[in-house]
Amino acid sequence: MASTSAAKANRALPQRARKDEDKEARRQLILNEALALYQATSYAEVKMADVAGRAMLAKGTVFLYFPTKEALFLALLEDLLFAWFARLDELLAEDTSAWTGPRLARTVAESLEGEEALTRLLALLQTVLEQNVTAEQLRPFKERLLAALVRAGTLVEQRLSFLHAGEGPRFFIHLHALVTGLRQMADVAPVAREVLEALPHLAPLRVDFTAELTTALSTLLRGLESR
Amino acid sequence: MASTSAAKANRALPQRARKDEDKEARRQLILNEALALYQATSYAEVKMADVAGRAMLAKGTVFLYFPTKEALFLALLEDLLFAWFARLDELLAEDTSAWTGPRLARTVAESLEGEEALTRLLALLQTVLEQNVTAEQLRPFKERLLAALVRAGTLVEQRLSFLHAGEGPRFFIHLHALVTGLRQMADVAPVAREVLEALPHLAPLRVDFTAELTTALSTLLRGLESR
DNA sequence: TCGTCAAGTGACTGAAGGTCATTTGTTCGC
DNA sequence: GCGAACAAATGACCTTCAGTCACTTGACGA
Repeated sequence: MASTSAAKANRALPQRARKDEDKEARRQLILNEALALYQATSYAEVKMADVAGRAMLAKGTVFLYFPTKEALFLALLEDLLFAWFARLDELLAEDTSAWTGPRLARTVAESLEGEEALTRLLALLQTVLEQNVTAEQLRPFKERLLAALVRAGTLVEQRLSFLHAGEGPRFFIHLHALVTGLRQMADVAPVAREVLEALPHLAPLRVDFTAELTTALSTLLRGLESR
Repeated sequence: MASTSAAKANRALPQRARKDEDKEARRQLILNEALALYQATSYAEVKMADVAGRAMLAKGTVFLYFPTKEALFLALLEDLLFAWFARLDELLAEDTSAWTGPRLARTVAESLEGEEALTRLLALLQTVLEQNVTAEQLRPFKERLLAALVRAGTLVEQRLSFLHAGEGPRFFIHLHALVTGLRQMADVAPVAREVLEALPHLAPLRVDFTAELTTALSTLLRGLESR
């Protein structure tokens, strides 16, 4: 069972997390269990009671660490998103020569290849997660997002000489839009997948996330270059 | 009160809708009330009991017309989406000369200007609506979507000579992705709006839907033209 | 060793989607 | 017109699930 290692991790902790580091460990454990359940199903199918069960905690305990289900998933998104930004930073930093549009497009699209959970959560951000969260919980997320956007945007502007000032961050705005939209089309619900598979003529409605993102980004960047 | 006219419309119907046309009228009435509530709030805040109340019906009656809340909103999306496709068809048909990329971008973006409900629902399609709907309910929607996509795509290919075969429909796939993503960023939840307004330095995270969609589409089309 | 305190618990609550036995308006044959 | 028959409408009831809170108990310091 997938929870075994996590359960072990939990049992390695004292039954009561009194030190800050133990609290942080328990918090991460809850996030890990939520992620495992989310990867196997969908947001609606993840029950807070199941998250608690897998973490070998009572339901009420989970609510000590996260005030709402939405706050829990916002925290999860935060972890995944900024880990991705950090990895992208590395990819952009390791080769400081001038890049081409297609190369950037491929790099970005491929960096998101195994990040289904991240991109699915991104699609939930404004429609679901921001619905039941306080401004206090949201502010730090938005602050970090802006900082990451500006940082990565600046790096991109340095790599692609044809980009004007401010177009780096905007590139990420459009990327966010495309990722959100394409993930929704590519990662269809089981019912939708069933429909598409049963009717071969609907094949054009099926979308390969990485391929489509790569071409869309390439085209977008070519449009910026030819000005 | 907004429900007055709809309530009148309902009372003009017989108490029991036995003829198909009466059933259809009652169905539309329910959709109208759901739309009114959705425009004023959010998906999660629209309660089936409120929809029923505004339509002057018992809750159980609404479930005679739509098996689930998701099915109701899928039907609403269907109405709005294909009405939009029809209007776009007209816009594309009324001038058969060659168009430019920027003109198409503007036309499309402006045609979506007042369609907040449509674009918001589009963002919910795969993450929420397809979650609690049967394949039988989804199939006709997908069929119509494909047909509309091919039709509009073909028209677009005729207007823009630089488009290759098959790129018309793909343009609409990317449009769908951009609309979904940008709407989410532009039409933020009240909490998110509060955060962004309280912190002026977060201004870059605010997105003007129509403006951003226009530039993104223009850039995308310019990328296709300069090949 | 024991008192204190906060972490942890799980029965309980409220809210909302969805069901169904019953009621009642409508229609149609006479 | 009348009433039997049918199906549309009803709303009390059921279920599920996020979220709460009075109570329990493990950890740690004195």
